[in-house]
Amino acid sequence: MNEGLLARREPTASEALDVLERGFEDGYLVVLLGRCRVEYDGRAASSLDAGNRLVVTKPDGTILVHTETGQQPVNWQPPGCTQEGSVRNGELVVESSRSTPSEELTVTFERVDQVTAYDGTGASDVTVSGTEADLKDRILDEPSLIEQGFEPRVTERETPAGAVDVYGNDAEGNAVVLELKRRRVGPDAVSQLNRYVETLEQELHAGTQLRGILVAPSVTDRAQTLLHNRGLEFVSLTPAADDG
Amino acid sequence: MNEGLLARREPTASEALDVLERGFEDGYLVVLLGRCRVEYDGRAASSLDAGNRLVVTKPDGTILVHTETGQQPVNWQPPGCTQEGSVRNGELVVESSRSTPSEELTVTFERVDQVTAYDGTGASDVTVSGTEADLKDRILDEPSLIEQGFEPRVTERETPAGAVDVYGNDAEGNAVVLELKRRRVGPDAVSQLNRYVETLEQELHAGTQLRGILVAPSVTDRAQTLLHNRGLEFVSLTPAADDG
DNA sequence: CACTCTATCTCGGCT
DNA sequence: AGCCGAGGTAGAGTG
Repeated sequence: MNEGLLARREPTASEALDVLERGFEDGYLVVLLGRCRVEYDGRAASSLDAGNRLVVTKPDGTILVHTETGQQPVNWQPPGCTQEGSVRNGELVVESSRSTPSEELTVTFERVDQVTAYDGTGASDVTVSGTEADLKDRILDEPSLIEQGFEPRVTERETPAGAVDVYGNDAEGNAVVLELKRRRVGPDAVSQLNRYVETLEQELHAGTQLRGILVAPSVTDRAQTLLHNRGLEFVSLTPAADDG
Repeated sequence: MNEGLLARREPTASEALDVLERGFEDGYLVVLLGRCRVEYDGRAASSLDAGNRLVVTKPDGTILVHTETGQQPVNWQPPGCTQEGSVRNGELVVESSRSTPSEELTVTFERVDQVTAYDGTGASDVTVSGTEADLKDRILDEPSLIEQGFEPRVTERETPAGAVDVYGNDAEGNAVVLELKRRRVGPDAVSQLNRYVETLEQELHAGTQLRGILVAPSVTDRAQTLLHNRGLEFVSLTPAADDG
C-alpha cells in the first residue's frame, strides 16, 4: 500500500482544489482529468477551447496540458513557475506564471472527472548511450577511425565562432577540425564546420593547411554538395561500434 | 457524470491490465501511477531503475514516462507506435514498439498505485500567435519596417541551400534576402543567411548587389561579429507590433 | 544571468 | 519515405 496517493472521482471544484493544494504542499505530482479551457500569454499567445484533457502539475513548477494525440503537450509551463489553484464561479482554476520572460498559463475546468496527488519521489537518473559524447569517446579511443595518423589534440576548443568538437592534426602535420554528429546531417552541420574552419584559418601561420572533417553516420545530398563546395571532408562513423 | 472514465486504485497486475486493454480498445488515454522500471532501445539506449512515475499512453500510439521533475518525459515513444500490455511474473508490463527506426520501450510495474482510462475526445485545435509566420506577415503588410523603399518579391524562394524567407529589392534596385527569426538569434542564423547570400550571388548578373538582412528582435554578440565579418545587415523587429 | 549547442528532439510541410 | 527548417523548442554546459 502506497500512502503517497490522494484521489477523488467526480469531485466538486472545491474538493478538487483541496486535493490540488495538498498536492502542492506535499510536493506531489497532481494529475487532473476533466473538461477544461486553456489560455496562454507570454513568449507567444494561444487559446484553447473546452475539451477533455489531461493536466499534470509537478512539484518543480512544471505544468503540462495533454490531449489525446501528440507526443508534445498542447500547452505547458516550464520548471520554476509559480502554481496556484482557486475556485471561480464554481470552476476549478489552475494558474501558472513566471517572470523573465513574463508568461502565464490558466487552465479552467468546467468539470473535473478525476484528480490525483501522487508522491513521485524515489526515481533514479537515466543513463543514455549512443550520444554525441559517445561518438567523441570512440574517436579519442581509436583516432584511426578518422584516418591513419590522425592525432586528436584538444576537445571542445573555444573559438570566436563557438566550441570545436575535436581539434588535432593529420599524419602530414596539417591542422584538422572535426565536427561530430550522432546522426545523419543536413546543411546546418556543414555551415557550422565551415564557420570553425574559416575562423581557425585566420589564426594559422601562412602555409599551414587546415582540414575540416564532418563525422556522422551519413549526410543528405544538399549537405554533400555544400561539403564539396567548401572543400570539406566527410567520414562516416556512428556513436556505437555495433550500430545497426 | 462522465461515462468515459474507468479507474482502479491499488489494482493487482491483472486488474490493471484489464483497464489498460479496455483503454486501448476504446481509444482512451490511459494514466498509470506506480513504481516501475523502464528500458529503451532504438535510436539510442537507456535504462531506468525502479521509481514512482507517471506513465501515459495515448490512442495515437504515444507513450510518455514522467518523473516528478522536468518538463520533458524521461522516456517516451512517438505517435504511431504499437502498444501492448501484459502480465509477467505478476508484474504489469507495458510495451511500445515501432520499426523505421526500430525502437522499443518497455515499462515494468513493480506496483500499480492507480490506473485510469479516460476518454479525451472533443478537443479543438490550438492557435498560436507570435510566430515567425506572423513576423513575415507583418513585413509583407508594411515593408518599410525593413527600410524605406524595400519591396518584397517572393517568399519561401527555393535555393540549392534551402528556402529563403523573403526575397525582394531595395530602393536602388539591389536584390535583398531576408532571414526572419521570431526571437534573439545566435551564430546559426547568420550562417544560414550567409549560405543563402552566397548561393544567390552566383545566380546574379555581374554588377548587381545582393544584400543579406537578418530580421529578429535582437542578436547575440558573437552573431553580431559574424554579421559584420560577412558584410550582412541586421534589422530589429518582433513578430507582434505591441511586443513587450 | 546570457550564450552556445545537443536532442531517442517533435512537428509540419514539401518533394 | 526522406529532407528541411521552426519551435512558447527543453536541457546541459560554460563563462
